[in-house]
Amino acid sequence: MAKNRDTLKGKFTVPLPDSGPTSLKDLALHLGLSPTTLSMVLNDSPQAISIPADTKRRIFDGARELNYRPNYLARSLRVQKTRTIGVIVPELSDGYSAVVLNGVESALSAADYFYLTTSHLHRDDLLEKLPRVLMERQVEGIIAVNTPIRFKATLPVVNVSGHDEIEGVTNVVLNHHQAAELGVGHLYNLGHRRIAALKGPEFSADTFIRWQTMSAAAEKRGIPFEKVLTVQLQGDSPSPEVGYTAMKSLLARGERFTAVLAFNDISAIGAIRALEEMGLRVPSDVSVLGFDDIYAAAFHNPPLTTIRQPLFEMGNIAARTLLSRLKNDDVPPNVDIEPTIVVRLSTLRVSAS
Amino acid sequence: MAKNRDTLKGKFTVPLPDSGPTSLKDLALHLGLSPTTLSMVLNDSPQAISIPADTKRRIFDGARELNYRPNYLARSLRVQKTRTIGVIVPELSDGYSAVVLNGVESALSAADYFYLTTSHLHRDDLLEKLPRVLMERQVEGIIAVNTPIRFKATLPVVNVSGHDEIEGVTNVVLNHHQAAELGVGHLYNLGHRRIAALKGPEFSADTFIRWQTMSAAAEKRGIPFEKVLTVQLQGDSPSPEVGYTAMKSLLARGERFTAVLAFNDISAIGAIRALEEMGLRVPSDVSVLGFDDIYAAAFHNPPLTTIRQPLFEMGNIAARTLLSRLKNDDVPPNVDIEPTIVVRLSTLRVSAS
DNA sequence: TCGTTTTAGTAAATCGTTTTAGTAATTTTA
DNA sequence: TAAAATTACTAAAACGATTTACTAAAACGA
Repeated sequence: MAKNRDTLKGKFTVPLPDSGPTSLKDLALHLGLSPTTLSMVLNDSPQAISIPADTKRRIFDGARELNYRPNYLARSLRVQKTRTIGVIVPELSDGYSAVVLNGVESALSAADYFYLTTSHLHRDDLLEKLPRVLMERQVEGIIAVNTPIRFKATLPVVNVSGHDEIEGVTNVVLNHHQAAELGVGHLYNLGHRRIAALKGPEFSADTFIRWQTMSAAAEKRGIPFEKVLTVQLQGDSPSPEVGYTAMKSLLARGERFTAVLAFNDISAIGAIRALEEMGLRVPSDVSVLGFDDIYAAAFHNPPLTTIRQPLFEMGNIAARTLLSRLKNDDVPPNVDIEPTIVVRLSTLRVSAS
Repeated sequence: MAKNRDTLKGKFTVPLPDSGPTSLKDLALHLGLSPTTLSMVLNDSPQAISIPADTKRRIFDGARELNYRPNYLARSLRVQKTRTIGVIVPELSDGYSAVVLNGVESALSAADYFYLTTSHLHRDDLLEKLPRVLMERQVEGIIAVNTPIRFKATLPVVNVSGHDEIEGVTNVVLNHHQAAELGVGHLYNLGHRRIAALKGPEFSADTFIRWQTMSAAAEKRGIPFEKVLTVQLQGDSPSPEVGYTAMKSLLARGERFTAVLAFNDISAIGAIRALEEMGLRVPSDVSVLGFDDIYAAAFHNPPLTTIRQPLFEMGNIAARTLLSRLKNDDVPPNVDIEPTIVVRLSTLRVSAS
């Protein structure tokens, strides 16, 4: 309340140092200038050219002295820009989102943007609510990661691994056709003909397209996936458990196969455990192919052969695309990301038995 | 600009549906009431008791009809509350921060709080700048994860894995003494006497205390760590690479040991790779003990014996502690978290050779 | 019936900035 | 030397809410 105390014997009204943060008005009062002048000078606005250099110095010095920090809320309200974007991910600790987010952050912080992270946990109510509350918070745009867009994109939206063409949404998406060619081609070239498949979970944005392209690539080579060698991942845990369980149930069918095409590295790791518990060695008895190339893939035992998705880059590009949409306000076409195959030791030429 | 268009023949001024979001003033105009009344009713403030039920209904209906969403900036500016907290982590994709963050998010979203995430990447300039910009953004509090506090805590701060007693900072911290007893005790009880140690990287907040307590636990059992069996992790990559490199250089010394005490699971995984490349089998030749119990630990080959830090809970408790500080504004004492040991297959009784 | 209370609201201040539209004093130009 | 331009600023409006302090009309109480 009493931000300024009159010192009885002094000639100046000095702001109390400890009564909350210094506002522009406080500083103006302290310097005997108007807030307008300070604002112009501190923001180096065009009008500030008429302000003499030593007044400017006084202002900068005063700002430093009183530790003046502009109030973000007030400024954002006035200029109608928040330099904040909203990010929606399925879950944070799944080893996928975090790396994408890392790429997002790197691009955003370079542009002095911040972001609010929210997780939808595959819940319908959150998928509807999160975009709304983010927009209430005046985010300038939204990056969705592996997340279905169930809202009208009234502001720029970039979807990482989104496969639907939605008005106002730019997709940053892996070239799944190429990924399937690389993956299935690799196993085929190693001589594998009976390939088991761990299909992605129902709710994952990538499941459908990946399954479709992989199936096509297999069919094209005359080795269509067999239903009895296919099992779908269940549950949304970010642990290898889901791959383990799936492979267990597949093994219970008693079918023979020489290779496993897993939905991702995490499930591949779980699958390997299940195979070994069954006495099957990877890769000598069964080859296992992962997807993503998460950090753990290279150091697993055996090191995983996998289709690499450049997750950091995908996040980074998503953020940069969003930022450029905020500048230009025209919607760029979808961005294609090229996968690569990283051949390690979990896949092997099928033995001539 | 022209938010309202006069329909020449109509008797009402109808707000254009597509000229930006509806403000309270727009809605008030539309309903023929004052913003004051709407605000009172929509926020169910005490004064609203005098407003008759059907007026209230009109207001709610109108709000729904025009899709009115209060502007977060304006409201926050006025009430001086942002329901936002700042989070500072070293890096997002290290498998540690993401899980802690998950716990943070879970607690915050339950309380209708949002958070801004920032990474300091172990850079001094960012360690100084990030708290400042977060405070400029009017966060109500800060959660630091594994991060040194280099700023004056002028608002509530909770530090996860912080070991310094700092005015205004509540630490949520693992009971490292207990962790060391569990870890060293486990290896000792298995008969290990020459134990190699992978010391944490220079910059990690946990390095010093963990090293100190582990050393003490080893000394207490008469098997102090030997310098020649100790190596420090270098570099801040979140990959097992750093553990691999460290173990390589340790092995180059040609010393004998029967167990490795790793700084964390990630480095343990890298170390195992280095050992096996050297022809040493884990656990039959060398036992390896990890720390953290990340998801990958259970599914590694061999499954890692490790000291479990409940990372999700730590983040969750940190957030809940911060929220309660925001309510009470008294600083609670530090929160101690109990570790447990998860015995899997990477450690084994030392053979009687 | 007159004064008080209650009802049903509204006007204006406020939060802390930025920006638009000035203004008074000085300097330059014609 | 008078008009125009420049210099060095400031007052007030605006952003979009909330909150305090009112007010006019109706209802109530004695």
